[in-house]
Amino acid sequence: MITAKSFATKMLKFYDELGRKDLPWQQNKTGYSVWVSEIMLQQTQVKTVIPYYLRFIRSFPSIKALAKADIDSVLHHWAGLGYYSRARNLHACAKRVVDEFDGEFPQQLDEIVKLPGIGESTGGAILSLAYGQSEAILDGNVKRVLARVFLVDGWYGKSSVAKELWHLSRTYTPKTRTGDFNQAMMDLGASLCARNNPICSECPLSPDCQALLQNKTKEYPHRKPKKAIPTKQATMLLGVNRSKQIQLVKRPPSGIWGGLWSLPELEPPQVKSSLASNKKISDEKMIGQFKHTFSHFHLEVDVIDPNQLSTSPVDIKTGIMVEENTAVAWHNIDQLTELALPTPIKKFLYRHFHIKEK
DNA sequence: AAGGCGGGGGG
DNA sequence: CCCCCAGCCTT
Repeated sequence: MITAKSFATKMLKFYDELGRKDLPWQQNKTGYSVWVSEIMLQQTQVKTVIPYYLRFIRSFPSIKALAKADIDSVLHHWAGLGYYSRARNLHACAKRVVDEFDGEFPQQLDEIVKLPGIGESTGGAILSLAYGQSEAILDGNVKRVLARVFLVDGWYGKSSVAKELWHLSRTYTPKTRTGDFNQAMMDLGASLCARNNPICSECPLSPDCQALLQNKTKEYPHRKPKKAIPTKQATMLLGVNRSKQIQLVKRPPSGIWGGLWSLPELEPPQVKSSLASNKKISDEKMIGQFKHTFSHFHLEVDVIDPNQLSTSPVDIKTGIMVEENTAVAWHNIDQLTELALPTPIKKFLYRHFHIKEK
């Protein structure tokens, strides 16, 4: 088995020669820049993140600026990235860091992980990449590299497997140049040690990689056990008033599209009662349809005209007959670009009203 | 310990 | 169509 010293030496050489050092968040690295990028990069790839990161930093250049910002504005900058609790946690975290730590992250792992949205891996990344501390990380790239080099069995979503990988990561992470080492592990996992068609011939760890030596790189890391995802139906309302305003609801903070603006949605019993007089949605009521797939279910949506329903579907003051805990408001069509809208809702509205994608 | 939570990219 | 991804939080 490769020694920790040899492992680190090879990875640091890889970093020096081939590591990425030109990404936007690697210029003038600060706790803030590392933190924002790390949160964006959770479950999201570099290429996707870059434009979001640049816009975000342009609008919120410092953690104090972010702390002072409106949550709606933060969510607007996040719209399209998904996992919107990340944006809420980011904003809440900024406030706490400014209020409790004068704008600088606590530089101790057991303290930094108490902040919202910062777990063990992100905390380790901030401390090692921005503050030069010796803390290990364990993101998807590091997991894949370690699972292959040490032939770790099992899907790493299982806690027992993750625990083993954490142990390996801590064991092989060097005390010095930890940030460079961590960056090298992420770079290696994202480039040569990709999930499909890894380029082992160029990998500094190829002489030590158990998966390669046993010709099993394709099998490792073990995949997540797959299961069928259900399809859900929804009926949404597109209400437009005489001032060309659209009725939207702000979704509750947690759950799908938390905190974003969406179309009012009829819940199944209400669909039944609202449409009781007509068993089927007629062509006049139907405005359009769209589909969207989440990680855990398919969603098929009928968009109908609330004015065509036999009973009044929505009381805009009380929100009765739309989901509870949602704010209802009318928005000008030409102001839609200023709102935090979920991608499929945005695409539908833009298409329907012939709004140009920016 | 397991499940919830998006959306994009690539095969 | 499929799978995967720079995880964290709640239950």
